[in-house]
Amino acid sequence: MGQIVRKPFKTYHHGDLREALIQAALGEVELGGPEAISIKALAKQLGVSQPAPYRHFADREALLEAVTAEAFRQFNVIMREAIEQPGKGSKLSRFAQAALAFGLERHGIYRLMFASRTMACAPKGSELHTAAMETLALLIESFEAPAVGLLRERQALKIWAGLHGIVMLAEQGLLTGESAQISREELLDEIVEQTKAALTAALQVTEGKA
Amino acid sequence: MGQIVRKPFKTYHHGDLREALIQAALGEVELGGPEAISIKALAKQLGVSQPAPYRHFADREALLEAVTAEAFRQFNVIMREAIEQPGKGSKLSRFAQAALAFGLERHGIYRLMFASRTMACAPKGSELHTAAMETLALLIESFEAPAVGLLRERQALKIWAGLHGIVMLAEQGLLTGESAQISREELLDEIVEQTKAALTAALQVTEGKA
DNA sequence: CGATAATGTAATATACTATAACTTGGCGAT
DNA sequence: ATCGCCAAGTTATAGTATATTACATTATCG
Repeated sequence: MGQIVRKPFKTYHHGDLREALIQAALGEVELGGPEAISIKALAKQLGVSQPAPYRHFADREALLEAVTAEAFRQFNVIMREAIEQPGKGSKLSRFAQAALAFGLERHGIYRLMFASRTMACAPKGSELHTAAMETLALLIESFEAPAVGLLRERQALKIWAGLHGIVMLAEQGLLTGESAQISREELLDEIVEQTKAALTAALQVTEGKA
Repeated sequence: MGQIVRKPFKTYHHGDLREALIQAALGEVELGGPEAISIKALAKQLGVSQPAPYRHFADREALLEAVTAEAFRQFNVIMREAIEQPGKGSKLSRFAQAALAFGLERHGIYRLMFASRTMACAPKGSELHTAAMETLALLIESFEAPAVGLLRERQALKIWAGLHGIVMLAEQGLLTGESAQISREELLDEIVEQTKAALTAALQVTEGKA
């Protein structure tokens, strides 16, 4: 990605301030989370006046929305790669581990996507909510099991929750038991495995009835 | 609890501004989460000047810490009650459901305790971190299973994560699959049950080896 | 080539955190 | 009793952020 930061020598117009703002903001969010982005600071960083960003975004929140959308685009690409490129473990496990790694390594971005006011306010049909649902769809897709819609979705939500819980708690320093020997990756894989088991068990019950 | 808000007729000294601030802040957090509390607004609400709170708290963060501590005190009492008062389901299930209910109904407070910068910054031996670990200890305690320390703790962390994930995702509007028919309570109970099953399974393996 | 819209700037209003210097009044020691 | 101290208030002010308004500049298109 060509990183637009500032035109080589000062012109009145920036060139593509909108995109530059999003990229710079992504950087800030990665370091300090959603609350770290400041319109003023970004403007300074890009060499424009403080009010300039308001030409492109109604307010701070609007910028965050655009950044979140971009983040989801990147994230969903990474998740799809994790599923499609063969590697160790099942598709489901690979998805989960990739998401966990992302959530820990790029936690600021992760929080913007899955634990921010921006997302909480996104209404159900919105671009952002849809992007998140795409991620969930990828998770469900990565279940290599007969497509018993509702039942499979139920299991997917369990993994979705477990995964999210691990990322968030870990970053809060709250995932350490007395003996902090348990790795987050192992914990997640156990959740994945036991949930897969729950699905096959439930399927056998269904088969028995049929 | 006697709610100190303002002395009946204006005296120079408030009476117990420190406690009043904590209580008022708790109210604000319950409504709008950690980021909703404003020293200025609280001072106005309590009828004192803006800088008055700084006599009792070094800064906004210090107030948040005190509020978080109070929140944990209340939360841990509720969780203990959930375990000890007999009701439907196992102790573990009752704990989980009570925590889920708290997390959804009093989400602002919940976030302060389990998803705030305040907690993330709390070092390992601190009062706050210890309070959180007490909660986890309660969860572990509510496991009615042979005390195979590490193994039980491992399962507790899975439930801890699943629970947290459900609360956080639900509040973000991200726990709705295509068919949003799955209740959060049911989902959590499934996690609890399947994890209990995983524990007994693991125990049998251990027995087999012994 | 000139009108106009897009995009930038300067100046300013508002809100919040935080500090400094001053004031008040409750309380213990004489 | 009252004097003086100090904890807990006050006013005034600095600093930083969002956001709006009015104005300036440039790009573009008829």
